Amino acid sequence: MESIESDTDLAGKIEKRISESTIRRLSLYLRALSLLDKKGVKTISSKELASREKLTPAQVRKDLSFFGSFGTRGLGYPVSELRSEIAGILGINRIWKVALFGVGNIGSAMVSYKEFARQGFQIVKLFDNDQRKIGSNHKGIIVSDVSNLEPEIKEAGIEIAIIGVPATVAQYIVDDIVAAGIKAILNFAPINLKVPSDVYLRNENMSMELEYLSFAMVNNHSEKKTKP
Amino acid sequence: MESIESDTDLAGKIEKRISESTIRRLSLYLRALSLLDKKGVKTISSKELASREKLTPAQVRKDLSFFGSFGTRGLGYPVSELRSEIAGILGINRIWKVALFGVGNIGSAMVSYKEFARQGFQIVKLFDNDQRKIGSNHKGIIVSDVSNLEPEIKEAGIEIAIIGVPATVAQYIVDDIVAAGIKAILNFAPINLKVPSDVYLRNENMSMELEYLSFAMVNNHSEKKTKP
DNA sequence: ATCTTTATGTGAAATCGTTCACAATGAAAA
DNA sequence: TTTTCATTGTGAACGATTTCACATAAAGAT
Repeated sequence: MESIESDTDLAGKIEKRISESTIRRLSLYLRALSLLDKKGVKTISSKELASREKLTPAQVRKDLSFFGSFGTRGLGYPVSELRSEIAGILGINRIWKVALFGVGNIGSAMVSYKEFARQGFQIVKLFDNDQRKIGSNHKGIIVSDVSNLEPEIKEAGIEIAIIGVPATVAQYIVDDIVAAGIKAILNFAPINLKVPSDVYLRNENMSMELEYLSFAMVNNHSEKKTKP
Repeated sequence: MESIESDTDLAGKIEKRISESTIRRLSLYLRALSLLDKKGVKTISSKELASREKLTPAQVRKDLSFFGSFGTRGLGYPVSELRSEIAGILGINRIWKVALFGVGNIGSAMVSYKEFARQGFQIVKLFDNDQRKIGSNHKGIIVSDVSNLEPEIKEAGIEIAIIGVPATVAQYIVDDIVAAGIKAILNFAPINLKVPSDVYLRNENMSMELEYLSFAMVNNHSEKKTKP
């Protein structure tokens, strides 16, 4: 059934609230579909896709229905087409230029992490404040001085910053990054950063997942589903 | 959000369902309280704690109330005491011995990541299948051959495994790890691992957070809260 | 000793997310 | 062509989570 009000609503009035969970599941669908596409699979049902991600078929259909009707009744969804639809929804059918701040342990891992590039996130600038690191070459990128970030970020067309500096200096760096016009930040520092309301901030807290495992173990609790 | 069942109940009778979100927020509270404790702050109200984590005071109180009454009316919560209560709930008032599989980019970053050790997660074993890496020293740990993992894991008393190997081999390694008796796995490989139902598995998907940022930017999606 | 203020703990209400259930639809078979 | 079958898309029901609102309790002031 076609919905009366289009999701890409012309007037921009009726804004549907898409839950964070739905967006996270879109990432999962995308990964599964990319794999299927590479294998040459042409169509997939919500049931089959759901079972691969340990979700329910209804959940898959509902998630997709927020954005349009991509399937064919009786047949399922066209793998390749759905893959690119989801990429479009997530905004990764393009290249995003990313700058990484802090060429330490985490920073170095990020530069080499192939999965980012595969999703269209290109790390094109590295910044540090350590004179020994500035000027050195990491995977073909010369480390710049963080005290001169604004012109370099603007020139390179950076739109996303990854924070890999220690918690003690993260807020100062972020203030500079925000001042330079960056609107999206992925933070690895174990601290709550303050940013203006028009800047998107996500925190990656790796201890949290270990703590969750620890909790599950000491409480002898059986999970029903494993979430990403 | 999914939940796991909790029997953290004195009588062991009433089984409360603690949501995943609540557990994740406990991690946040713990981090905030550790910082406050170090600063010498003695008490904190739910209002103040909530504002630091961009949550509501009611949420903080409700979360804590699932596990007991830790506060004093009119005054707030005792920082140091609440910190150790939460550490106890999460099961991190002890040392967990961790083995890391795959001494590549991510693996190397994990070994040096101080936050893990600070939370009681001690990486004491490294495994790889690359002959050039086996025998080498990373932060004081000699890399072992993954093909001989069982005796080494048992001898070292490992309870948690971190998977930092490529997606293509992750399932094979995990099968061996499970066979060796490990019951908790933190997976960094971008693949859906299959484990028996008595093994706890968490996935860390770093691309997902970038994709969320990308989605937010292309959709002008205004978040109300920034989730960890 | 009493009053005032502050802040917890918690049922109840409101909100949000998931699953159900089925009409609608197209593909494939007869 | 008509029937059968599989599977989508989606309101409605359900369940879970968050927020509200207030009785309760302790601290500090007078």
